Order: sequence, then C-alpha cells, then structure tokens
Amino acid sequence: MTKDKILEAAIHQYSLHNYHGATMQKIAKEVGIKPASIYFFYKNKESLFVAAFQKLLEDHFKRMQSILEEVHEKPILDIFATLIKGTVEYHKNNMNETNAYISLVTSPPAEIKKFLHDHMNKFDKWMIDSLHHLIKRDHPKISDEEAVNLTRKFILLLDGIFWEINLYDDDELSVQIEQAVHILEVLLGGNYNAK
Amino acid sequence: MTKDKILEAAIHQYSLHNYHGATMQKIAKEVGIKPASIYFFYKNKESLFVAAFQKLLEDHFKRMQSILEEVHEKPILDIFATLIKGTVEYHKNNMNETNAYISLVTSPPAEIKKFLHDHMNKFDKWMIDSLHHLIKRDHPKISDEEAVNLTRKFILLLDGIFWEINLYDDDELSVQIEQAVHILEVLLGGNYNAK
Amino acid sequence: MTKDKILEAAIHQYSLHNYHGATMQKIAKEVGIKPASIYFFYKNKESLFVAAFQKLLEDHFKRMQSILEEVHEKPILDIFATLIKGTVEYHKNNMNETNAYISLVTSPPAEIKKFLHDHMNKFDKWMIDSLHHLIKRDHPKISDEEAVNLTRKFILLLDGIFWEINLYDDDELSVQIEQAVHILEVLLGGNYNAK
Amino acid sequence: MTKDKILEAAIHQYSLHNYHGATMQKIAKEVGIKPASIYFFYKNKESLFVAAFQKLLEDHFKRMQSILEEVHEKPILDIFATLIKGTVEYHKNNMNETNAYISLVTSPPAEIKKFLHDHMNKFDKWMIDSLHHLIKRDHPKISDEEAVNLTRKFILLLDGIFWEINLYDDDELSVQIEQAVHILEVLLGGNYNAK
DNA sequence: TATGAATGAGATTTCATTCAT
DNA sequence: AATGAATGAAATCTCATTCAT
Repeated sequence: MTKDKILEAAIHQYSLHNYHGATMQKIAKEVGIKPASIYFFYKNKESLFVAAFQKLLEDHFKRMQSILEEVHEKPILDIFATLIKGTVEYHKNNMNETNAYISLVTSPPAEIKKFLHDHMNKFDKWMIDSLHHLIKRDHPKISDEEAVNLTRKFILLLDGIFWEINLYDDDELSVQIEQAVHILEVLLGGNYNAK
Repeated sequence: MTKDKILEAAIHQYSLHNYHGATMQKIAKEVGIKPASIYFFYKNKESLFVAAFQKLLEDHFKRMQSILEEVHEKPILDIFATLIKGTVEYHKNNMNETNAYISLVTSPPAEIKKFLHDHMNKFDKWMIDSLHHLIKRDHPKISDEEAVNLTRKFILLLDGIFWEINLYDDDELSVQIEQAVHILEVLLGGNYNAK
Repeated sequence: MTKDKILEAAIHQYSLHNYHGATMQKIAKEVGIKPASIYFFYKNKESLFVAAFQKLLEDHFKRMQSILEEVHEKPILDIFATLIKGTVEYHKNNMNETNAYISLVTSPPAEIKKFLHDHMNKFDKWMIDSLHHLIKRDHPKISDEEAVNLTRKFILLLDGIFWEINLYDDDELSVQIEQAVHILEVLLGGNYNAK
Repeated sequence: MTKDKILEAAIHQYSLHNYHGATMQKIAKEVGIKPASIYFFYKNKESLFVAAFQKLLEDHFKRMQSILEEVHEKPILDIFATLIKGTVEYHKNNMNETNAYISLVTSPPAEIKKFLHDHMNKFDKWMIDSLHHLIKRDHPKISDEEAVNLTRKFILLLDGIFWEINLYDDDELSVQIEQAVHILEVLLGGNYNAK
C-alpha cells in the first residue's frame, strides 16, 4: 500500500538525514511517486512524521515483547542473554529503523516529544515488571529491592550494548555481549571464580 | 575571536537541529554577524562543520584525559566511579556539545565519517591502555586477559550510562550510576569472598 | 508553452548580458513566472542553457537550409547573392538570436564546446557539399578543385559579411554586400571590367 | 607594476567569462593580491574595465599601425597579404586579448559603447585612408572610386578571416588565407588579362 | 489516486564594495 | 600600498505546499 510505503520511506530518509534532511522530494522518490501525491495521504510533513514515529516505537515495543514471549520459559540468565542478543540482532537487521529510533530519542522534533516520553515510560515499566516477575520466579529468595536493582543493572547493560551497536563492528560487539552476559552471571550466581 | 564563536554556534545549532536544520542564518545570528561573513572564515557549510566536529571530538577527548589525570592516584574503584560521574557531569554541563556529539556518532555526515572512525579508535585505545595499566597497578594478581575484560566491562557500563543521560532525569540517573559502581565493586571482588 | 518561452527568454537574455548576466530572475521575469518555476522544467541554469544553445544552432541551420532550398533553381551567382542577403536579413530580424549565436561561437561555455564543434563541422560540410554541387551544375567545366576553392571563397565572404553585421549600420552593410557579390561575379565570370 | 597587472588580468578574465563573469575576486587572484586592493587603483569595477578596454583597443590599433609601417614599401599585394597574416598571427598569439576584443565588439557593456564606436570609426578611417593611398601609389590608373571599393573588399576579406580565427584550426585557416590572397590577386588584375 | 505546474519562503553562496588599520 | 573583516544585495537553488485536473 502506498500509504505504508510512504511511512517506510519517511523512516528510512529520517535515519539517513534527520528531520530537516528527510525531504518530501526524497521520500516521494523512494516510493516512486511525486511529492504532491504524499499530501493525499498525509496532511503535511509533520503529520507524516508523527505517524512514522508512532510506527517506529510500536514496532520496537512489539519486537521486544515477542522476544520475551519466546523465551520466558527458560532460566532467567538465558532470558537476559536472549534479550540482549535479540536486541542486537533486531537492530542489525533494521539499521534504518534503529538509526531513526536513536535520532528520535536523542533529538526528538518538538511535536513528538510528549508522545516519545509517554512511550518510554510505558516501555520501561513493562520491561521492569516483566523481568522482576521472572527474576522472582527463578530466584525466590531474592528480595524485591534486589530484584529491582538487578533489573536496573540489566537495563543498564542493555543500554550499553545498544549504544555500542553504533560504535563497534560485529566481532567487537560479540565480545562486549559476552562481557554483559558474564556480568549478569556473576550477579546472579556469585560463582565468579567459576568462570 | 569571531572564527571560534562561529564554531561554537555551529555546534550549538547542530545539537538543536542537526546538520540540515543548523542553517548559516541561525549560526550567524547566534554570533551576531551576517551569514555572508561566515564565508570569510570558512569556505562553505561543509568545511565549517568539519572544523566544528573536529573541535567537538578533541574537546571530548581532552576532557576525558583531564578527568583521568585528576584521579589517577586514587584506588581503581574510585577512578571508575569518578570517570563515570565526571562523564555524566561533563555532559550535563555541556548538553549542547553532548547532543551534537551523539548526533555525530549516530548519524555522521558522510564527509566526516573517516575522521570520526579514526578518532573513536584512538579514544578507545587510549582508554583501554590507561585503565589496563591502572587495574594492574592496584590488582597485580589479575591476569592480563582478566584486566582487559574488566576494562571492557567498564566501558560497557560507561556507554550504558552515557546513553541513559538522554533517557533519564537526574534522580533516575543517579540510581543507575549506583548500579554501575556496584557492578564494578562486585567485579573487583569488593564484597565477594569468592574472589 | 512555458518550457519554450523559458528557452526563448534565456536566449534573449544571453544575447543581452552573456551567460553570467542572464540571471534566472531576468529570464523568469521575461516569461512572467517566478524564478523557482524554471526549475520545474530545467534541472539548473546550465542545463537550461545547453537546451537553449542547441535550439539556437538548430534554428540557424534550418534557416540556412530553407534559404538554399528556395533559391536552388536559380543561377549560382543569384544563389550566392541570395544566401548572403538572406543571412543578413535573417540576422537583422533576429538580433537576439544572432548576438547569442556570436557570443556562443566566440566564447562558448565549457559544457557546450563539444556540441558546438560538432555542429560547426556538420554545418560546414553541408554548405560545402551543397554549393559544390550547384557550382558544377552551372559551370560544368570548372574542375573539382576550383569548385572547392570557390566555395571556400564564398564562405570567407559570407563570414566577413556576418562579422560586419556587428560593425556597420544598414547603409554601410549594403555597400559591403555589393562588394561581396561583385567579387563572386568576377570569380565566376572574369568579365571584371564589365562592371 | 600592480596597476598594469590588474589591467591585464581584467582583460584575461573578461576574455574567459565576459563582464559579469570577470569578478574582482578572480582578477585579484590572478594578480596575486586581495580584491580590496584593486580599489586602491581603480574606483570600481566599471572604471577598471573602461581602462582595460581602452588599453585593448589602443594596443590593437598600434599593432595594426606597426604592421603597416613595416611593409608599406612593398607592393600593394604583399601589403594586403602581410596585413592579413599579421592580423592572424597577432590574434593567435594574443587569444586572451582577441577574445576580449571580440566580446567587446559583439556585446559591449553600455558604459563603453560610445568610446567603442568612436574608436571603430577612427580605426576604419585610418585603414581606408592608408590603403587608398598605397593602392593609388602602385596602381595610379585606378580611379578613386575603384580604389575605395578595393579597400572595402580588402576589409571584407580581413573581417572574414578574422571571424574564422574562431572557427577553424590552423591548417584550415591557412587555406582560407590563401583564398583571400588569391581573390585580391585577381582583383588587382594579377593573372587576368581582362583588366 | 496521482500529477503537472506553480510559488513563497528560505537556504547556500557569490559579489562588489567599504573601512579601519 | 595592501589587507582583514564585514556587509547588503543579489544569484542559484531547494523545499513544503497548493490547486486544478
């Protein structure tokens, strides 16, 4: 559908050139239509990008949910590792969207700032709740506070890996993922010297 | 000096609006000159931004070096903590430059990509070398491999915190910094009898 | 059609002010549109002028062909005279195009140099072939070499007249045309003292 | 002297890009000074070019005079031939100035039109007078009217050759010069028993 | 649904010129 | 005699948008 293709092209162009550089011209060209035609589907550039960003964030959220769903029966360390690897894999396979997502988070256009903040809260809450529940399932003796802190540490590591997707090539990134998993192992098991 | 003021204004406008949104008009206005005057100092927009980005990366590097210099006599855990806090503090105090730095890293203009990559390599190499040396100083029994891995873990945590500067407010960020320091403590065997 | 009107205005402005003086502003004003609209039809100034110059040269060629066609049944001296007078008349009536043509030939923009050279070759070849054939028709005893040289002489005289269109007013030019015709008469007939 | 070098650079740039394209920037660069420095010597662009064009026309005139002076003792046909060859040679060796001269004649800037017209008249008058006198010297029987017409024919041929300097390469031009000389030979009765 | 044609606004850049030094 | 610094004006071109078809 043309409307969806416009959305995808908008995200792609945004990932390449940011808001001001993602021109209606370039978007239209990528879709194979004329700029005037975009206005049949979207009122103007701003509303096109509001729609594009919503799709972007929702896709990202859904993806994270589906990863968690797939692995939620495994032990918590496996879940952690799978989430990290799944995140990396997803972003490697969707660099367009990921770059757009990063640009969006780091310098959101004024119009979408509120929407973005709400989304982030929802996402964080969901992840903390889900992980907290799974930690307690596997390690019933861990206190609530410890479980929360462990979740926070996991998110911190996930954010570190996420940022490093931009900085490192595949091999270096694999090493960093190992480091992250190893940290979680230590935190969960205490069998540090066992490694 | 006008030339330097132009550079700073370019970075500021870049942090606000990215490359295409940082117009010569806005930059000139911020400096208090007319757009045409910029061309006396810089051949064109591209070369202005190449100069701006070089300054940005060099400033960032120098700042990290000076933080490390200030604390290098303390125990390694303090150094880790200070580096993390110093990084956060620096970025909080220089949001212009930080946002510009992030935009630059996530979606660098084609012309500066090589320069950026070289800089990143230099910076990483410097940080790994410096920390490796300090870890061995305080924990002489740690093997080279372990020291390298510890450094990598520290960088991973630092990257996580760095990314979260964008996402969290001050209080939340403090909590995350605590988590990071706690992880490093654990890794260094602080409250782990296992080590 | 707007596209054609732009072309004509470009030629006119070029004849008045040369390439750098023929601004998009002036061209648009002459057409009755805004400068930005030109870019709907032509990618940029350069490609507009490449198109304009092609039209210019083609028009000139076609005109010369049609003159020759009209008179080719008359005796060769009449043909010579008609070609000279036709050339002058055409240029007097199309001073825009003629001035543009001269500017083009004397200082062609780099982009059109090859096209210009090819055109000139084609034009020369056509004129020499056509005239050679007509000379032999009327004066079968003239050798091939003599016919070629006579053609060359005619072209030389035509070029002289052409250049003098710029220098002389109408009366002076008429005198010069007479001189040219007289020379051709002499060359063809040898009855020099007859005049 | 800088003032003269500016003049030469102005002519050169004019020959390359015409009035609007010959910028103070380019002229200054060719001289090796800064644009602002030109204003020490010339009030503004217009007065610089008035001076440049005067020099151009005077140089051209002087050159023609000196050629004539060198050969005025030879027979008239030799004088004709030498003038033609001298003109070509001069222009081939001074393409900068020649192109500037042609541009000037074909599309003079408004400010210099009067000066140009006066110069042309003076030049023509001088050439007609000089040649008329020399024709009568060698061919005392030729009537005044015939002498005038012969001079006109010579000028016509000279103009033809002049225009062809732009169109033909060296070899082709040599052939055309031969044609011109041959015509003059015929007109002077060289190998025509009819006269 | 889609486009051709057009435009106002504004972006980048160039240019002639000025003026203090 | 020459320049560094600056600017108003204008040139080229882009961009979001409109509207009739």
